[in-house]
Amino acid sequence: MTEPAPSKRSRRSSGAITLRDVAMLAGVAPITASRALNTPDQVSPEVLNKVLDAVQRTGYVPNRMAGGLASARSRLIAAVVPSTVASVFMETIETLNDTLFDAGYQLMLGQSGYSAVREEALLEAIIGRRPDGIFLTGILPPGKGRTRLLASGIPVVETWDLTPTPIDMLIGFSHSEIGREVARYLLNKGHQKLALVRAEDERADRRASAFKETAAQHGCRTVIEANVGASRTLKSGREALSRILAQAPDTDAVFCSSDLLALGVMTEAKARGLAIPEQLAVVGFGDVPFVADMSPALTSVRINSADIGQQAAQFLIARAEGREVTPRIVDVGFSIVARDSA
Amino acid sequence: MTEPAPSKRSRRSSGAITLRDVAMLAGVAPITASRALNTPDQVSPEVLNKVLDAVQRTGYVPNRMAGGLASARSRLIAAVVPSTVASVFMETIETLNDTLFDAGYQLMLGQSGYSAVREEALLEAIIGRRPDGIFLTGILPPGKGRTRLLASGIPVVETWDLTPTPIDMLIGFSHSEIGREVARYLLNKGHQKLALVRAEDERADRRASAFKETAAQHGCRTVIEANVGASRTLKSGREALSRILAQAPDTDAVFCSSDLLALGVMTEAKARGLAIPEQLAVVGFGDVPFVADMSPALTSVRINSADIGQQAAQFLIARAEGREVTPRIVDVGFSIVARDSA
DNA sequence: TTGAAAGCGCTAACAA
DNA sequence: TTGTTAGCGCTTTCAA
Repeated sequence: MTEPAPSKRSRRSSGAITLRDVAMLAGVAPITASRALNTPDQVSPEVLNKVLDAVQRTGYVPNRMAGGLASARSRLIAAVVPSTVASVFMETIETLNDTLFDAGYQLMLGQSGYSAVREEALLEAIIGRRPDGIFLTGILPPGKGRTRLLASGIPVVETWDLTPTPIDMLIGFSHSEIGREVARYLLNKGHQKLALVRAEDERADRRASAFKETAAQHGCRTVIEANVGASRTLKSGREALSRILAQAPDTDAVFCSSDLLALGVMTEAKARGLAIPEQLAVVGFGDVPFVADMSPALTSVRINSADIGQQAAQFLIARAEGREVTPRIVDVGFSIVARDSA
Repeated sequence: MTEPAPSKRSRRSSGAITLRDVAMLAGVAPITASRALNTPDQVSPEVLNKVLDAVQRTGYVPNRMAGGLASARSRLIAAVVPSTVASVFMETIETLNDTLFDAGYQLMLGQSGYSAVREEALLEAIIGRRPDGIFLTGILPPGKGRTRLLASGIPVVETWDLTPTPIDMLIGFSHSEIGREVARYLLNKGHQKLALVRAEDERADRRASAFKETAAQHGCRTVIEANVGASRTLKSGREALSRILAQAPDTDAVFCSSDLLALGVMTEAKARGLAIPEQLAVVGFGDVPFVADMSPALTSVRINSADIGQQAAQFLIARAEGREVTPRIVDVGFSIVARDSA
């Protein structure tokens, strides 16, 4: 038994089934097989059948790298998140990914790790893949990364924040507004001694500033602030409350920059025998699914994360297909979901 | 002012800077510029400088699709997870992604959504990208997806489970062993009436079976089981405990298939005034970071998620670079972290 | 409706 | 050390 003739395939070929193989089997030209798969109504039913049959028999899977190179459309979308673990952003990513997948796009995920240097390297790596669009968590400050992104001409959607000068498209909400609203909410409930538990990031910063400002305007001058740095854990929340109470034992309300921190604050309060909300009111941020069913149920700032993901996907797909998007800035808002804890 | 001559670029070009432009600017052949960037020590220092300078001045970012097509190495790794939201797998993905990125690989993320149909479509889409490796959460049962993966010849690492017949590589642990160990642990503590709160998935199934079997062997014949289906929420945990107590009010220990479900069980128990662990012992699964700092602190089954991610990355990178991996099956084990709740 | 030719931007192979 | 040539597998363009 001799090997079947290598059908004059060059030595560089990877050996996998190609469109050429399918076309030969179907007895048509490669371009016709391509049309049968991509634009089936440009092809006669007879040819379509033959090609589809050949695909079946060979187990052919089109090489999207080659397709992307030839058509200058990669059908790849890149997403950048600070972190993936227990992150409030993952619901957005989940919806983004689902919507994209149903439209024939794949998602590339990059972690910026809350570090500017890493983010820059990441953006370079992303641009190298020539994605049809880029999803960014947060807004990108001026700098090398922003310049490169602008120069690349790739559609970009920034999210989870608002700015009058986005790179391209923007889907977010106002963190200052949240700070103000939560302060008003607590003040209206009669709380006097407000405190903040927050992580170190720019958006939490703006919520905190607006919160303190509004509190001051209403006669609450000293808002104790516990900054947990990058440690967004339950434990940090517990420790933060301890520090706050050491400084100001009469604190009667805390606004936390994440639900997990709020959970920590509540845990510590309960351990100290403080009644929630009678002695201490707690407000979280993110409204992750489980906080509604805790006991007491956590009052939190609700962001429609899934909505952000879906809209971002639709914007990116539209642009990838050459359609325009208007308006390019969308404020999805937020709401304070009042529950037992405040 | 006339436009600068279009430098005889064909009408199909996307207009972006290419290696050709860089090479011309540096006064060398494209392949030399390629070498300067990819294998700098194959090139004279003088040429290296000229090329690097040209890259700087043009802002050139190599097109990895073209590179991947030409070299048959995409430097892309695909990962499949059931879901990204608050999932215990995300720590693995985070480490996987970090390790890959540092080695020059990008991660593509796909969600199988705990559905076989979707998973198959996903695998097809993944294979179309010709990734250098594929990371799978769980093990892939025999079927079309498995066959296609095998046929593709792409290195695959299955994770979070054990089987004597992996597709290729495997990094996991024994779920049966966990079920047995947790049952023994609770029995040893003197608990008599055991119960299970579990989601509907195959791995939870095996933990549950082994748990019940071991309990039976020790004289505990009726293990009440509450199945929450696909609803892995705190609320489901609460409801599950309610159902269990309705059936068997004297239940004194519960093993949950996730920490979030355990949190629900604890919440419901506290709401009912049951003392933990005196009246009800609770064991979780996953040992996500925050359960250690709850009050009472949750006893849970610890999996070294980060370790799985890093090892998987190293396996995949090794194979992408043509190195072999031995052994191909790694049992990373688990441990029961005893805390207050049991 | 179908096909031939010519790339997309890069790198492997071979040669100098 | 550098360059020439010929693809990688697909799609655009143009022609029939």
